[in-house]
Amino acid sequence: MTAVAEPVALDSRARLIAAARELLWRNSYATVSVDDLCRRAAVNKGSFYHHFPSKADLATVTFDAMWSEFRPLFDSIFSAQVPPLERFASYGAVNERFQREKQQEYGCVVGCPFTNLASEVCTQDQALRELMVIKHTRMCAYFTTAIRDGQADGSIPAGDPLVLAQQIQAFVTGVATQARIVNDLTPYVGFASGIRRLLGVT
Amino acid sequence: MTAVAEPVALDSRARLIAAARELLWRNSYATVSVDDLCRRAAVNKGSFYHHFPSKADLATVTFDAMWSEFRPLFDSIFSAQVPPLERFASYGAVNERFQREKQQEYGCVVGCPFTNLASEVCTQDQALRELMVIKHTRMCAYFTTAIRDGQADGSIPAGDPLVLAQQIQAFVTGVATQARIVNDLTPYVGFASGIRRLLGVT
DNA sequence: ATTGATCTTGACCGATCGGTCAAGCAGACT
DNA sequence: AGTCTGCTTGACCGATCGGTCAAGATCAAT
Repeated sequence: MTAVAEPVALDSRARLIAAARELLWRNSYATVSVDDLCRRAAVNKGSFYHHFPSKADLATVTFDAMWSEFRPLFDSIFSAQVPPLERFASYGAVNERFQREKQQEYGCVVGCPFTNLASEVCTQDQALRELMVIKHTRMCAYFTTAIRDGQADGSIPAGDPLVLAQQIQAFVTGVATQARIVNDLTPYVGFASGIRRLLGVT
Repeated sequence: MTAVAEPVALDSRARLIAAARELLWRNSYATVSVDDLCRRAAVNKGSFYHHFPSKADLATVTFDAMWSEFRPLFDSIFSAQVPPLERFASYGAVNERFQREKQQEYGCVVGCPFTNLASEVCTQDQALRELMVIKHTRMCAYFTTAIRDGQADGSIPAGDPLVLAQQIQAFVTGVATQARIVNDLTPYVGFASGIRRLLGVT
């Protein structure tokens, strides 16, 4: 036996991340206190600051973990094996499903966790903000590639792929934000069709 | 002389609203404290709570005032005298100009003040949230009417006007949020064309 | 058995939060 | 002259904020 790894330590650290995920999705960054996180994770404050140098750092780690978790799914959705338009279709479907699941789980529409955090902290915490910009850029990369592929096979009309990707990104996060604000999924009724319209298909 | 009105009182109240406008645009609701507002407005805390029962109430009044200020402009932009597509074009231009002005004024991209506040407080302050939902609904009304007019005169293709309005609303606020996050106006390069694409024109 | 690294515990810190309050002040009305 | 109202002043409140810290627990390696 070589790698048993500290089970308790990993547990409390992991519990803090799980708590952060849940509390940061339901509420805003500012309204979730370190005490709240500790309470939810059943961890003492000292342990919190043993694992994370600051509240902002827990947020960073949490959203990095989220991204790592989502990435394989996005990689498969935007696989070159899939026809470009289908990629957008299933991406839209995944978005809707995600919102519906979280609504059932938490009792409220969570919107886009990245966008929510980003728009709140972008004027105060530079590090967190840059992290969010990176997520945004990476998401756009999926779109850009798919658009180029679609333009190559003729399924997507001409147009600057980068601009188009940003338009879609803005629309996707915009719908998520609207849904969160009204705490209702009705903004998603025009979701798939909106993406198609932006792409210029049908 | 009958109506001289209390000049000092109105002044300090108005100064608080002006301070709220500026500070809430640059920062988030949670990070702007009552002390900050009082400092900026050069008003004592006791005076603050003489004029407003709570911090949330100042926010409410401030955003109501903002809306009242914008409304005549929106009324003229979306006037029935203007061809529907031109309404959207000038609405887009006004949006861009607004962001550019505020960027020069404050040194940062402010995004959509209503959306920013709404997405932050929607899970905690019910009253503020409902206020924001109303603004959102009212903005959609401009779009819906313009779309109906455009469909009637043939300048806008068929499609559920309400859904289309929501799509545009999501896109507009999405672009504003992206711009705020990256603190840069580049997301606006595809702004006008995105709206046209959603409308299904050209 | 002892050490040393890792992790937990819970009390504690100064700062700041939103909000209160009693006292004072200025001007209008009688 | 006196009173009443609207507004200001600044000290003050308890609660909570993010963060610290010294002491103890746990356990693998020696």
